[in-house]
Amino acid sequence: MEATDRATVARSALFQRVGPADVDAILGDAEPEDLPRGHELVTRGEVIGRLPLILSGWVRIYRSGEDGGEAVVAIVGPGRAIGEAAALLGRPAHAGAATITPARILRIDVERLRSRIVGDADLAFAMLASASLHLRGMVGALERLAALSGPRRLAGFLCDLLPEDGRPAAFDLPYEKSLIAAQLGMTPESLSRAIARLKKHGVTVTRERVEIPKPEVLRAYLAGERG
Amino acid sequence: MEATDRATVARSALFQRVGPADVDAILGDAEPEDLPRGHELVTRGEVIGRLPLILSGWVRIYRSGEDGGEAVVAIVGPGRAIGEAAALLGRPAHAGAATITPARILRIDVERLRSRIVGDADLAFAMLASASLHLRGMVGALERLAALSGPRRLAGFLCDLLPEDGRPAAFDLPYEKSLIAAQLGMTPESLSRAIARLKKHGVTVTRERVEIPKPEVLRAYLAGERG
DNA sequence: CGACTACTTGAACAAAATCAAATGGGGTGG
DNA sequence: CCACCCCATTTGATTTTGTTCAAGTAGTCG
Repeated sequence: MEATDRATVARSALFQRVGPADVDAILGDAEPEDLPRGHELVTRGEVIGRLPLILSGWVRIYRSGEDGGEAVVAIVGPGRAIGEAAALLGRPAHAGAATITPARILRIDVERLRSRIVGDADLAFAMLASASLHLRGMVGALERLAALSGPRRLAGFLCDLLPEDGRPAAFDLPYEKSLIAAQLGMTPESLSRAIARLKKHGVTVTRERVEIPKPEVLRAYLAGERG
Repeated sequence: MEATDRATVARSALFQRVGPADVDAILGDAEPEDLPRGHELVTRGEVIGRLPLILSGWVRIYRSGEDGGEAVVAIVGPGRAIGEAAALLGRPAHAGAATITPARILRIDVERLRSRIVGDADLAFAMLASASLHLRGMVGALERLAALSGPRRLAGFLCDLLPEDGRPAAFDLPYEKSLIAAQLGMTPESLSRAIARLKKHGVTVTRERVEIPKPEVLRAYLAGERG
């Protein structure tokens, strides 16, 4: 495993408060895999034996109804584990997961992790912290979906990508617009129109490039200012 | 504490796999409180010192934006704890919580719970199980909100209340329609119309009474059948 | 009985989905 | 290297869905 991978693991939600020796013991000789876009990591209903931890790339967590329709529950990136709570409890996964970009994934042996948690309370809290992070993300997504209009949901999404300092920002969208649309609970057409409407609030999107010269204007709009 | 309360605690997400002696040690001499409707249990941003466990009644978990708008993230009932992950980690609560019916609440000393988790792996797993249950509920809610129309969201809500066996069911709505509407991300008016539309799929709602003589018809509609 | 609250209904309006077509890269094969 | 095709995205027109505003109904509680 490379040094950059180790650094990502050390900063991950799961292991950020776990000592390096313990981390090594849990990972064993696991080697990261480089997976292409579209690779299925978790199948809904499966009992997870090797817990995926994202080292790089993005992963879509989804639920598909029997009618073929599919809802994107979350999209998660580097440092996040997928299905940790279900995996540890030996329960079937609530949702499926698949890569949406080329991704580097480390698979953690769940049995080894579980046996280590017995006797290591810090590790148990680390798992809880990871689950709590998921919970936080979902609470935010639910709030947006239930209470905000399309353009505001997009504003919220962009604000999450913004650095904390209020300075002008320019960055690339992390993945395709059609996936962003699915995540925000709208069609690609509606996303396109939402983007157009945010131009009045100081957001420029050309291709995958986003420019936000005045983040405070966008935040004001998100917070309820008319528009 | 009464026997029925003890039974509820024993079946709760938090304690269902924890031995009675351990439960007693954690609870100490905590006594349930009977609270009126509308009582605030958790304030967003607060660090939870005494973890609420619902013995009876219903609790709304919500996020309020600074513009006054409010999103109902979840509504939870007996046997569920509120904010367990954040409480244990000593983090501020992601969301607020308030009773929406008269409710009987047991408050668990978080410090005592935390110190017991150190050295009791089963308890640590129990906490994870509780968080996992929250996660599952939110995944379901997100799926519905993102991918389903108003009437179908209502169908999903009703199916959750249905017993597993496919037999005809009749029951009362657990709380007010305006709150169901908020939970389903729609206005009370839209809920009213959604109810009307479900009549074609074998659902009768009179006042708070729900009658579903053919649950399979409702499930078929939820699963994608035209209508 | 009367006032309050929750719910329902109706009409006008707004938002988003759908259907359809145009645009515009990026990559492939000649 | 260039023409062409494929796919994601955008744009436009139309329909559906849901919200808003405004009454009206019904049950409840004093």
